[in-house]
Amino acid sequence: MNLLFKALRDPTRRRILEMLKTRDLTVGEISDAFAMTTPSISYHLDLLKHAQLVSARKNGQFVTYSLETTVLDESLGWILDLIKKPKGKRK
Amino acid sequence: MNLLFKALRDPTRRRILEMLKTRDLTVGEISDAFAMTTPSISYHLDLLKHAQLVSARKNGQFVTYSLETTVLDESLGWILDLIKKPKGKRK
DNA sequence: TGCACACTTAGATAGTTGTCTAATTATACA
DNA sequence: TGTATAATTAGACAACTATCTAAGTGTGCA
Repeated sequence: MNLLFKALRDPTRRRILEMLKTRDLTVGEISDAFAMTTPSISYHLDLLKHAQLVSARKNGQFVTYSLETTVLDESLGWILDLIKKPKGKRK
Repeated sequence: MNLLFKALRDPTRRRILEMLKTRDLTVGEISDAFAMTTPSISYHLDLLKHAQLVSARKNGQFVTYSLETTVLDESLGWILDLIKKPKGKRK
């Protein structure tokens, strides 16, 4: 939960997730979309991986990243729980 | 969006939101629940207020905070959009 | 075998964050 | 009026974060 919200905190990382929604991408492809060095992107990808928001597979020289949505269910539940009115509450 | 995720990043702030789900609370009541000074709690409340996750009303010497869930819809939408399968995608 | 390319790791650094103590503001009430 | 209580503001500081450059690792291919 902590790792998840930590990962979602950063705009660059959120945009990476949005990009991966469309299709899997290599580090280079992701990197090209940002005005930022590849090591910096690598750092963000690592952080996303630790939060289990993405997975990586190696293909020759390339590393392809995929979006992993399972862990998002948790955050969804937490937010929904906050939004929903407490029921059966008598004044 | 940025302010929102920034606010949700911190465990103390998330717990404050959970507390406010049950009922409105004064700064003192919130502060009592944490091993942390009142100024620190005040700092967190201010941050939550800027993210529009809480609102504050003054009652004499006391300031009572309430949960505001409207802004959470936005994050909910963002996460849901990430989770949902892109439809009509032909391979 | 060795060079080029894709990516990660390491180390440095400026900026941000969460916490504290001390000082300030504002209200209640004797 | 003056003192106590509730909360915020200010200033300091250690820890964390996002970024960079430089160096390292691993794969492809001439």
